[in-house]
Amino acid sequence: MADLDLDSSFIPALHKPSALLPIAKHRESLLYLVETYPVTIVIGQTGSGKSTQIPQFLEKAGWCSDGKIIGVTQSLADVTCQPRRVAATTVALRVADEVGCEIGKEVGYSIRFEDVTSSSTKVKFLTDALLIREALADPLLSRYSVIMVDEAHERSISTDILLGLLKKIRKKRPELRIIVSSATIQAEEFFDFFTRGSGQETQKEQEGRRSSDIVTIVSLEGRTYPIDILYLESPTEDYVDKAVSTVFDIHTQEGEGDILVFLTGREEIDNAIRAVADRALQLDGRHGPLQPLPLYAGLSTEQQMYVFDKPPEGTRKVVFSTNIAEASVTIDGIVHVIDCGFVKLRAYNPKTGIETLTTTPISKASASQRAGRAGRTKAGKCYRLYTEDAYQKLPETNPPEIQRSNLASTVLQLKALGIDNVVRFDFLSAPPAELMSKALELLYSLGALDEYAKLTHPLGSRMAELAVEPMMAKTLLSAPQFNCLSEMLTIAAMTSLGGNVWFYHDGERNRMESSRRKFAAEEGDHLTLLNVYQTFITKGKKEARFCHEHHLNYKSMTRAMSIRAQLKRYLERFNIKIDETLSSNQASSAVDNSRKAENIRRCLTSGYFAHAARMQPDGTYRNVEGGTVLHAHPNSLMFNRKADWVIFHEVMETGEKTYIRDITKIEKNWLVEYAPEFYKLS
DNA sequence: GAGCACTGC
Repeated sequence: MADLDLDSSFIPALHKPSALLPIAKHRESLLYLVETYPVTIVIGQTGSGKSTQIPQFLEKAGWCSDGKIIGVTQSLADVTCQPRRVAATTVALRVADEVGCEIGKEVGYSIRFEDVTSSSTKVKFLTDALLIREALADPLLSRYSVIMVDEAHERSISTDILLGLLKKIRKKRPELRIIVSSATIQAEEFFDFFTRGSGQETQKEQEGRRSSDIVTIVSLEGRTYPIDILYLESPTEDYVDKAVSTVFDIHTQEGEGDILVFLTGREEIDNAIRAVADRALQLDGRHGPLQPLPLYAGLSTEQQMYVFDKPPEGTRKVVFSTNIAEASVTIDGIVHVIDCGFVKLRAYNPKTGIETLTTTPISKASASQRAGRAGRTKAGKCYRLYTEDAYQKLPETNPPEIQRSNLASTVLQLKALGIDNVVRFDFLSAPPAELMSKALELLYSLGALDEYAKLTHPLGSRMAELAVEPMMAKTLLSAPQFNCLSEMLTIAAMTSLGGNVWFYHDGERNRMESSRRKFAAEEGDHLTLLNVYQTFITKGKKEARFCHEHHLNYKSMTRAMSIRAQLKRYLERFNIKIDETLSSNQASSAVDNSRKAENIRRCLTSGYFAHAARMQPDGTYRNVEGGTVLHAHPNSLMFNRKADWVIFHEVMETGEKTYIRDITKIEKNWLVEYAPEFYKLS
């Protein structure tokens, strides 16, 4: 049995008055450290109360007295049973409650579609992406006296960028206080980052030191519930099968307590649930029933909520989950965790421009986090479906997102923040040079950067402000020339849902497909998505019932409305006129419709020329370079239709094949017409 | 004829 490190300790923070939280006794020393050191790294357990208590300590100690405010960027999912956007709001609500104020007054929050703050707000909870956006208008974030970056060890791109910005801001605003909350393993990395000079030359000198003039580390320990870690004696060939048999071993041999099983994706989860249901029929009467439940992001909200319900008396709940339950969603009552040891990780190949989604061994940090899910209320057990030897060979952490992603929007944002030399930006972990140059090339070809790699105006700066990826931003901004802005707003909103438009239960695939055919447009997926949205708004009256009848994801459709409205506000701010009367005119003639459709296809080509492909006689596609075999994704209308040239929204390699998604037919000569330089070079 | 882990503006 291996040690569990520190992540195994949990306390049920939600049910304790704040004075009893372990953090309360650290109050004085925390305030002293923040006063003394510009940067404080806080190592704290889930439930240590750091995200709710520290901002209150600071406020009471006078950090807002000169009209400045405290900002807390959040991924607060750990204290509630909600995905993090919702969680951010509930934690803000909880702090407001503790302070005794109305939400939006002294304590407020700001997330993408909701700004609940006012001129009296002193403590503001917000997402890190939103704080970066604030820096576009206020580069020194001068409103803030303290900024706390919570759960920084998750290392999202926006967290990494924010930390780089804060380090830069600190040079011009030495009075700014930065608090970084982190898991144990990564604390040293943050310490080194803030201690070293921008050129990294002092790193060696800092070895072994835990404190400098600038940075300090403080650890807030919580009470520990022990978790037994069990390994396999020999590796398994089929972890889904092994997970199912482990569920039955636990059920027949262990005391009460629900089970959480980590698998990698929907298919595995559906299979495992079927297998449990089958085998449960053979259970003898001595054991209570099992209730297997799925949990992954693609489920509707109601389906996700089942996992939080208490099972009937005597029934054992078994939740089969993706990585969503590792950090974003917390389920109470879990005593047993089964960890398959794998996760699907996204990576981006700058040479081919293709994203891959590959099943990869998890890191030790993930393994520890997963195990910790077993012991929130009492001692638990974690069954690792791999050997102890395999565990020892796992990497400490996975590479951060910024080193394995398409950086086009990140680079564009940095440029808009006034960081001209993006390659020399002080990254926590520098991305590979190929990722940077690929991003710069794309932004240049889109016209967002000029030949000196300077941000262009107004095109580049507007693209940076729009909350969609650069290719879609360019498409939107060229839409007025093609007289299709209203339609393109809808298409931008629908494509940014990322494939979650359609919804069906296990075994309902065919019915979903026939629903989808009712909205089909000859020209391809983008026009089909436009039909879906327009029908939802008009005939469907924006109702959930319409979505259920047509196998649409209601949550996604309402989200599309919000995104569309937000994009529209941005364009209005740019003084771009949007004519909404044409698009809702259902009585237009067939000729008008096909002309409109052609304009939309041309407009899409003006932004997505780099995502062009040609169909081969065998029905597969080749991209412009010709190298890669691309398949229309089975969810695409073009999956079994003929085409010549097409553009696509997204390309992704999963398993053996490379799929393109959201595909629309175009004409070859449009590519040369709208991207002459790009296609001259190719 | 076969399938997208998860956030976020």
